Amino acid sequence: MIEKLLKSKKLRRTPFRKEVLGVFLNEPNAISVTDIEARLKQFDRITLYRTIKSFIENGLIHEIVMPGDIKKLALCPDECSSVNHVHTTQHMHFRCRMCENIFCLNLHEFPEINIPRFKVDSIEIQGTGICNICL
Amino acid sequence: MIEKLLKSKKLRRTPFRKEVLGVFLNEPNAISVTDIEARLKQFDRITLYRTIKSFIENGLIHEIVMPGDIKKLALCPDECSSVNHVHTTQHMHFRCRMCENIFCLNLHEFPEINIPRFKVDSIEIQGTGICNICL
DNA sequence: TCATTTATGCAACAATGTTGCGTTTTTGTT
DNA sequence: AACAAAAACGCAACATTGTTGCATAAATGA
Repeated sequence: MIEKLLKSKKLRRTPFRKEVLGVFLNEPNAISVTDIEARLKQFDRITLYRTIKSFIENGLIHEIVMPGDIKKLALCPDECSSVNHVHTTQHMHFRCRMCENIFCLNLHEFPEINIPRFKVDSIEIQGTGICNICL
Repeated sequence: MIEKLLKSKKLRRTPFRKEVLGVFLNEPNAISVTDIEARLKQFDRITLYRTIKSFIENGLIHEIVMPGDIKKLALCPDECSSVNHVHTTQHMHFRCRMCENIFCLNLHEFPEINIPRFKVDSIEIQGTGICNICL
């Protein structure tokens, strides 16, 4: 699974990368760099940052940012690649203001946004509220 | 104008705040902290950060973040206050990938997002593409 | 004008992320 | 299986961005 995923994105399968990817696969929601660090026994901080960067560049994970210094990472759908991060037109991000978890949710009906005189390439939607678990 | 704006948000009208607010009023689009710094002759960095924070907390400006370490600030519509930043349900943010400007655009038809079993309080929409000027 | 409250400016610190570089590991090829 | 090339690792040092504490100064309401 882990090996296959790295291979499919043309990333070298080093022990550290497998470990970091394993962290993502074990988490249902988006996680922060600090979350990742907490789940690794010992690691080099610089290598972790470079690993994250290469995961993003190769379409394995994507970054989610929100006002208030919220920065998280989450696995991409399989279709993502370095040339095309398609998730922005397929799923939205939701922040629960109770548990503070960030969810990637798939919308079947994605709204269409037209702006007169503008060419819109992609749309990103972020919602805030209360999640199904906290409700 | 500047005085009135500060007073309406119950912020003390100090020379520095008037100067910073003036920078926002002179810019059509969202600006970064670095942009503000470049437009001030001499200033204290800490005071600037505190000024920005209090402007945000009092509904005078709002923060716009996007993946890739993009962090900008823009004036709020008049209706915003510390208790209610309404802009999130009234306008969207658009990043032009040519000029890299970030626009606050008002949408008359704001899409409605319903997520089964979730309570959605607010929606933020961010678009990317090419702006009317670059087109 | 005066007292209270808030903002300012300095120093020091904290968090987060990056660059350079020599060494090690992975990979595709012999 | 061994080897060479390419990429990743790990260390040090640095860069950027933002915060806290505190003494002084300025703004506000009485």
